[in-house]
Amino acid sequence: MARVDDKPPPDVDVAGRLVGFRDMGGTSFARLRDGSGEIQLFLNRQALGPDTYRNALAMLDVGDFVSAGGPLFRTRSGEPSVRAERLQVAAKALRPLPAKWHGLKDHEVRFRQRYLDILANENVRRRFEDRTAIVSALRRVLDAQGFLEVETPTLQPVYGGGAAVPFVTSYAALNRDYYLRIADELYLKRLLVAGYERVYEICKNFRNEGIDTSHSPEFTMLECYQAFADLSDMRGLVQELAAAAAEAVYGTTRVQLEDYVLDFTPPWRRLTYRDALLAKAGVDLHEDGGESTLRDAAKANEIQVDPSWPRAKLLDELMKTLVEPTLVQPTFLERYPTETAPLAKRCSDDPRFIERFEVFANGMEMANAYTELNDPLEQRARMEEQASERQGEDATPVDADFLLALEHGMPPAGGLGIGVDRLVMALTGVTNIREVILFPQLRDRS
RNA sequence: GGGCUGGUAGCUCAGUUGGCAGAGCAGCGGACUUUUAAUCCGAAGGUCGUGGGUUCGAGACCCACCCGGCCCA
Repeated sequence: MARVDDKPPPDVDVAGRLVGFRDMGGTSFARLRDGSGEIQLFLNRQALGPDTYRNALAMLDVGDFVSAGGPLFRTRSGEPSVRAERLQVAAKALRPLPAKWHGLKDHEVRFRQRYLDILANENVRRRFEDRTAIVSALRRVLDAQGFLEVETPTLQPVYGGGAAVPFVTSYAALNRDYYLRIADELYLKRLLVAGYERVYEICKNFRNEGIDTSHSPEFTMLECYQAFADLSDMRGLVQELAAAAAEAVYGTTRVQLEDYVLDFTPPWRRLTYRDALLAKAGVDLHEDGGESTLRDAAKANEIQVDPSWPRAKLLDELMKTLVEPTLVQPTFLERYPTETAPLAKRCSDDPRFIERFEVFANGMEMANAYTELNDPLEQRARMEEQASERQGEDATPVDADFLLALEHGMPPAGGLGIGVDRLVMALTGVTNIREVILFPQLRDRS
């Protein structure tokens, strides 16, 4: 009776990177890896011929890309193998792979030669695949809801949409300085004026400020704007986006990290700015949130403040130190003081506050949303006030062209920004932003 | 910006009270015709981050600097 095993073995061709080699004398074993997995090559003096066999051993190095062909079989120990009858080096490696056993641990080498990091460290490779899956999930949700993905200028004549020190560049054809965008907000809002009701962009923003474990001068931001939407629509949207991102990586909205669970299942906790500040700093913004009170509170909590700081900066510093680190599970912090964002609409019941929330998770700001200010006169006044008050490096200049657009009429709208790098950090459980950026910038080696 | 901490062979790391610069793996030479981190034998491999200083003698101690990591502001 004929059996499958009696058939001649299939002849196959394989190619991949040589990741392991064992020389047994007349027989050698080579491991080939490609994106789909690994296969063993069985190299035999008789099968290849003595000359070819000797040359192959002399030439092959771990790291080479190799193609080979021959019958598929199982070795004595059951390992599926290709008995090489044809063998070719497709690309030679002149330097060795980092290590077969210890891996690559040195942070400096990992960041400076990321390709080695990804090659040697399985968890790193997976993390960047997860990042891509997260960004795809964000796009999927927005596309499905009719948001139009657009591209706006990276090089801008006036920077705006945030408070940050810009990178300055020289625009030769226009014969003047330009700025790398710190945000794309003001351009996306121009598109609301244009009549697009739902727009978004995922792009790099650039802020010429410090580098630390949660800040990269070049970072990725998702911003989206929805006409006729309010803050509760944005709340729903950000929860949906984060939940989809979590599911794309883990298949669940409860993210099991090394030593705790981050639960992105909606609805998330909501906390007002006033309550948070009252609880942690003992300052009640409904009673007295003046500069001197804030300075006293900072002093009481051993927070160093600069005498020149305006109220917004004092508030920011208190929140950053006392409140934000305590927000581990996804939390909406809402009803911000008006001077914390010049582009947001005031609360109708109390002009001291704006319709804004930020999302915190893992103790980091992850998203920012507000009901967009669309009154051209108030916007002009707030921008001018901002520009004069913050006479520092991060003063926000007045964008006359943007104000002109607003004067043509911008629909009421909700806007949302998500720090993509930080979302990826939270979802993959790493605490250094460099771990989620493929090629982070490092200082020159002297 | 401040504190702590690290930089030694291609990789991962030891290096004691200041006394000849070390190991494993990789690489190189040799043995071995079904291995799985193969095994065995052999030889080699170093600007100890950089520059000063102390000392008879510095990888180690002191100073400055460079490049990271962690924490803080």
